[in-house]
Amino acid sequence: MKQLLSNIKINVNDQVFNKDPESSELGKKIIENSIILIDELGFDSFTFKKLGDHIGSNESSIYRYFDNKHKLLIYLTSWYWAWIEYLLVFTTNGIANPLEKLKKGLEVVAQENVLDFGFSHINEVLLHKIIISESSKSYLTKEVDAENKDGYFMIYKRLVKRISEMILEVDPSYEFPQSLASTAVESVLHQQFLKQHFLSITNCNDQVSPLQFVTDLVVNNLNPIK
Amino acid sequence: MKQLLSNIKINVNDQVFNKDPESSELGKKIIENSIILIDELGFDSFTFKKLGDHIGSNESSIYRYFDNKHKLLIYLTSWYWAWIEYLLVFTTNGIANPLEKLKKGLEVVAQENVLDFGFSHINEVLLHKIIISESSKSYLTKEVDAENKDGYFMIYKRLVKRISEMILEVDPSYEFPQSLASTAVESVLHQQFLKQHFLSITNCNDQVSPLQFVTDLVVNNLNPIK
DNA sequence: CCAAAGTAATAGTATTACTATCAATAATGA
DNA sequence: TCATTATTGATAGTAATACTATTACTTTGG
Repeated sequence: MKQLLSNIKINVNDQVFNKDPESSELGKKIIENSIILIDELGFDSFTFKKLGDHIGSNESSIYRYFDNKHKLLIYLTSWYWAWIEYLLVFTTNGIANPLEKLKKGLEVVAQENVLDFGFSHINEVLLHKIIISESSKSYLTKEVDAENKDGYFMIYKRLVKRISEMILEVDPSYEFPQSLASTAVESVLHQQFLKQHFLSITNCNDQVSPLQFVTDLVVNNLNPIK
Repeated sequence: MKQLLSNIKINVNDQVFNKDPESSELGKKIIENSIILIDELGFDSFTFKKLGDHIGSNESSIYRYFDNKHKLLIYLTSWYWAWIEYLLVFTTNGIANPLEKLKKGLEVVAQENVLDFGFSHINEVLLHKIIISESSKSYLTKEVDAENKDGYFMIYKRLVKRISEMILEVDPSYEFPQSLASTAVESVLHQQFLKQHFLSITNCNDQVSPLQFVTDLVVNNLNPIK
């Protein structure tokens, strides 16, 4: 698996960058270290100036790759969801039983202890942490409709649709497959956040995982055929 | 109801402000117009300078009420949840049947078309819009644990707990009442956002409301006693 | 080995997010 | 009613942010 994945290049909508960060050493350093710095400082305190200092490069060089930190965040979230989508398709491929397939799919989406698959420069563990606490900022903006039109959120939406299709395969009569899928994906992240910060409003802890809760939630809503 | 509510003062943790905005005309103008401006510009582009210009007051005067716009957002979200909590308790009070009570509770939390109850200076309709697209920014920060310790999110957590208690009353054997409650509250807002911006990953639209979906989601997970 | 592309260095601007000081005015209470 | 105090406004100033522009240096590919 690790072998396989390290040969894959994950493609992100090229409208989010000015210059493909995968195309140069500096670009890769920008991605690698932005993940480290955003995790460390939080997205709000993260700046291109600080990133430049951190990697010993000039601020202006970073602007040649990304117009602003918001687009960099879109890039990182897209990359994450593309990666999860890849794992989802790969992992569930060939599972005949729809319910098994859906459960396996949720498992991929809900993974808490992400493994670093050794993509040269991306630390998936830190990226996963960023997704939990920063990813919703990528769409909670005044520009969301314009950016959505430009396809910035395509990968995320495609992933949710895949889950909703799995739901429908289990129960074609279920009325809200898309809403259930989007809720499941959202909830998995939210419960991980609550587990870390607001323990009193979640049942997730060291014994109970967000995956258990969400699997139960989704499956109990469906009436499998037969 | 309107009569009743206009006599109530909603209390927000006084650590979030330096000077109670309810205690002066300027304070009320700050709250009233911050809601209008945040709705108009989005929280990210909103500044105290712009608010000052908008209300014909000096920037420095606003700083005397709130240290920064983040604390103002905490104030606004706390106010909103306190108001919803009040409506929740008021509306569900006296309903004997646990399932009816829970459904009614979800109805309050999931209300899409908020009514302006005529609190003199707060536009609940705009505030509700702000909650949908900005409220999660109040806790998705690096300071969340410190602020949580100081009680900044108490009202929100208390509301979620009330819902989780209603869930338990319907089905005492249900394993994840808090997680289900936090998911329901979160999902209701998220589905409203999706309905507005990412239609392809929700089933909510003019015919199907987030309330319908979430009620179905919650109720199907519970096995009522008897 | 030359041209083109990529990168670094420097400088500069407008805005943001404040803090500090002082003056003007309004409210209060002795 | 006069003095005190609280409240607000005006002005100024600082450090940081979020960029843009220009120029020069350094690779690398043909």
